[in-house]
Order: sequence, then structure tokens, then C-alpha cells
Amino acid sequence: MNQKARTRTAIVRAVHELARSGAEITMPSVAKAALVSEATAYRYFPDLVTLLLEADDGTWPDPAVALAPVADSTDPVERMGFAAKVLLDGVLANESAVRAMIAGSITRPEVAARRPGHRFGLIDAALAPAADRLDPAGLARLRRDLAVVVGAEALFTLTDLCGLGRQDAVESAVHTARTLTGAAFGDR
Amino acid sequence: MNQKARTRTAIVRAVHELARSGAEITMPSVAKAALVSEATAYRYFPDLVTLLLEADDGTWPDPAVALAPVADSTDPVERMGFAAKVLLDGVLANESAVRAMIAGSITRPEVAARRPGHRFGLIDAALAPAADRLDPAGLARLRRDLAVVVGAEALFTLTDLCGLGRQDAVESAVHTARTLTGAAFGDR
DNA sequence: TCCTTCATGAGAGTTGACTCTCACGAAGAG
DNA sequence: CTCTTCGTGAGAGTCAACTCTCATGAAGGA
Repeated sequence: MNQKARTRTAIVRAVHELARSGAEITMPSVAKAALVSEATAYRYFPDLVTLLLEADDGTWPDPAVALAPVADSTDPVERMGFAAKVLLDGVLANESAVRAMIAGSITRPEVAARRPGHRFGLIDAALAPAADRLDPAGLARLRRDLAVVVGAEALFTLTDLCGLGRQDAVESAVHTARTLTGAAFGDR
Repeated sequence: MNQKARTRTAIVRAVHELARSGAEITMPSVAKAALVSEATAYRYFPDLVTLLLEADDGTWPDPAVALAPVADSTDPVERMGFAAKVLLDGVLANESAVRAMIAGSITRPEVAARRPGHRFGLIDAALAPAADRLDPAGLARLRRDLAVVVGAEALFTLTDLCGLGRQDAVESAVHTARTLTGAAFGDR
């Protein structure tokens, strides 16, 4: 009974290793790294995306903890900018895994719907102190605006299509998030 | 010699048909629809993404033409909102092809770099009348902001992750584009 | 007319994402 | 100390993205 848990963690850990090393992540490569047969990997996780999802789960600190450095600020612009940086840096640290996840889910929206809500947790946490300064509709709209910008797809658009460097891309997206937040709160 | 041209257009046209019908687009399905062997399809186009790229080429009207309805407006917010809607509606009309293209290029940034610049053409055209109201750096920043929002990835983020309907997603992205443009031009 | 060039098809092969079946070996149950 | 259950591995099979080779048939040139 411990066997199952051990196998499972071995597979998940293999994903972490591969992601950290930046290697391409495929079921065969993960299985090999985990010293498990591919069949076994599929027994534990129905598909690659699900595996990546679960491997990703738990890698992220609680939004409140992640935003600790701006805990004493109530300025939503400042907080949101920081939250964006946290998320995007996290994406960069696991780029190969995130790319594999997006590639695998883009043609299957049902699977994509289960994608982790890191961005939503961070956005909500960043906005929380100032949320009551917005009417519900405006807040919902801002969250949607930010969901588009504070995400891996936005980052890859900036690097792959706009040709920005990784850090420049993060900086650009952070700026966009700040702009949107500022606009929503009526800043100038 | 006309033979090659005919084969090529047959393949491209097959892509258009499949995209219009919303069917899944794969090399085998395109080849079958074009009454061509898969080998021949690969002779004309090195890979699926390239084929989709070329098939997409020429489907879009000139940005100036596409923005004709707002030709007499110099309000960048108005123009950019319209441009965003044009682009996103176009994406929706070819969703299966666009998804296949993104899925195929997300794991190969080199290929993605060749993706069409519809968004850039539209953004520039929309901003043109007011471009001189911004300093070069500010304009470049705005273009990057908009490139993230006015794109298929943004649309799919809204539908697949946020759960919005297709039209709501377009509307949301249009709003975001307007907000960013307004913020850049100092509107309120 | 003969011959070369050329467009194409057929088919095999590779890799990754999966699915399924079969059988082995270890561990717990009686 | 058997018997069953369970976790696994091996291997075959499908489909898509490609890559390569070989053969055929049609078109154009000499």
C-alpha cells in the first residue's frame, strides 16, 4: 500500500527533475526517469496533462505567503505587479513543463478547464485589500483582464512572437498588469 | 508546371474547408480532403504549422480595409477596440486551425516566430492616427501590451480557463484592449 | 519516337500519446 | 503453506507527425 504512494511520488518527482533541468517532458522520458514502465505511468495518470497538473500542485506557496513582501501595502497596483512577477517567474522556472501542458490542452478545452488556478489565487490575493473599492462588476472585469495578462500564454506570446527576452517579457507583462489594475482603480 | 500550383492550392483549399467546418485539422485529414497523398502534402509544406500559416495567408484583408468602419475616427480607443473585435472574430471563424497552429508551435518557438502578424498589422493601423501623441517608448510599450491581449491565446484563456462564452470572451478582450489603449493615451 | 525529368503515390520506419491484454512476482489472507 | 489480490512490466495496436525510399506514369525535349 505504501508501494503505490512511492511509485506515484517517484513519477511526480521525475517530472520535477525534468522540468528543473529544462528537458523536454514526454511520458516516455518521465517514465524512464522514474524507473517505471510507461504503462505504469499511465495507470497513475490518465494523460500527460493530468500528470503535469498534479506535479505542479503543491509546488506553489499559498498566495498569501507568496505576496508576503507586499503584505503591508494596500496599493493594488503595487501588489498586482508583484503578484504578476511571482507567477511569471514561476512559469519561467518550469517552462518546459508549462509548454507541454499548454500544448496538450489547447486542443482539448475540457482538459484545460482543469488547469491550476495559480493565477486566480494570486490575482485575488493581490486585489483583496482593495477589492471593496470596486463594484462587483468592475472587479470581475478586472480579474478577467488580469487573467489574460498574468499567465503563461501571455509570457510565451511576448517571447515567441514579440521576440522579447525572458526577463523583458516578464517585465512587460508586469507593466501591463499594473496598467490594467491602475486603470480599474481610477489611477492615472 | 501548372500542376504544382494546382496541387498546392488544392491542399490549401482543403485546409480552408476543414477550418470552416470546424473539423479537426491534421495532415491526414487535409491530404484526404485535398485528394492528395500525405507524402505529397509534406512535399509542399514541411509541417502542419507551416501549412496552416500559408493557408491563413491572404485570408485576411488589409488592415486598412478591415478598419474602414472606423476610418473617420481618430480616437485610438475606439479604433483599437474595433481592431480587436475584427481579429478575435477572425480567430473564432477559424478556431480549429488556430488551435492546431498554437498547439504545434508552442513547443517550438522557432516555428512560432513565423506566425502571421495579423495582430501587429491591425494594432499599428488602429494606432496610426494617434501614434504621434505618444513618445516612441510609450508606443512600443502599448503595442506589446496589446499584442498579448489582441490574440488567439488571450481568447482561449478566456474561454477555456475563465469559462466565458465565445462572444463574451471577445467582448472581454475588446474591453481590455480599450482599457490599455485609453490608459496609454491618458484617458480616464 | 525515345528518354529524361518530374509530380505523385505507396509503403515502411520512428517517436510520442494513448489503450489494452497478458503474465509474472510479491505480499497478505486463510 | 496455499490461494488470491495487486502492482508491474512487456508487448502489441492505433493515430498523428514526420522522414525516406522506391516505383510508376505522364509530360516535355531531343
